[in-house]
Amino acid sequence: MRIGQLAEATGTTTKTLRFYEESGLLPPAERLASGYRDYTEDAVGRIGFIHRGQAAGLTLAQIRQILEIREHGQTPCSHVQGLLGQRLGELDAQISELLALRETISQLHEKASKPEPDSCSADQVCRYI
Amino acid sequence: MRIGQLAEATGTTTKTLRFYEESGLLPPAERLASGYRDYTEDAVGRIGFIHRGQAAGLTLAQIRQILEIREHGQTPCSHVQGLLGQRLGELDAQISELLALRETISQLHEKASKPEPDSCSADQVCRYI
DNA sequence: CTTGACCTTCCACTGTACTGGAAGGTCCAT
DNA sequence: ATGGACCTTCCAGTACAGTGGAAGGTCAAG
Repeated sequence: MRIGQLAEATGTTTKTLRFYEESGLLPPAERLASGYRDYTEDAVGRIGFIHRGQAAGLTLAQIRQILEIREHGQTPCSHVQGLLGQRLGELDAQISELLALRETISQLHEKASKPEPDSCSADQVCRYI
Repeated sequence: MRIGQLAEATGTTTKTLRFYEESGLLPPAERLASGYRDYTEDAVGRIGFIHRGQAAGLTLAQIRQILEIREHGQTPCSHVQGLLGQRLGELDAQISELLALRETISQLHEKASKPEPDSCSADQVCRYI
């Protein structure tokens, strides 16, 4: 399977696949006599794993860690559990930050909806912010 | 007021202030005979505005837009209202994405908390992802 | 008169996940 | 033999908001 076919099969681009290889997320592919990369079916699963990891909010660096543990013959279960727990904590923090920000902006937005341009004094940039 | 004092007064760094000037967020400061930047009190307010804008989730580019409108002698009220409304929409989208992601990860995390390593087959990277 | 804190400019780099484009090689059909 | 689709490498750039460091100038205190 050539790189273009793999890209199509996995819904990505050849650029991205080469980037993944260079980043250590995909093992270097076998080469045909022409120099073209020649992928096996495994690659499809591997890229699926990368995509699922991304959908779970893991960074490529974290996904690479899991892959490396697996390559060293270990089962990365507890590591994955740790990563997911960590991610959960980050998400909770991020969500409450965004909710607070939403509250702030919502108030600013409401204030700005009843404009009183007269009260825009020259010494401030904007009455609302 | 020299740049270091302004940095301290506004809780930022000299690097950042020079970066703001270069980015058009701060008007080029007057210079002393020595070549040192010499700031007036205005600068403190201006940087406060930048910080409040950032706290409201605006990008430096958006803050610069507001500043430019103000510099052209117009009151940026309606523009600011637009920006805030837009930001509100983005925030809502971002929050619901994160909530969905949180749900996904939470389920994965729970699955991973009852490990059954026997079922980790060799042909997949990780049973949980 | 020297030390140290502070200032100047300029260039390059950080992290994240790609993306764009140039120059050239390969393969298959017409 | 030629056109087009596909592949190769390498270099550089995107957005964002700064950060790091080198080489050198300025100023007040001791």
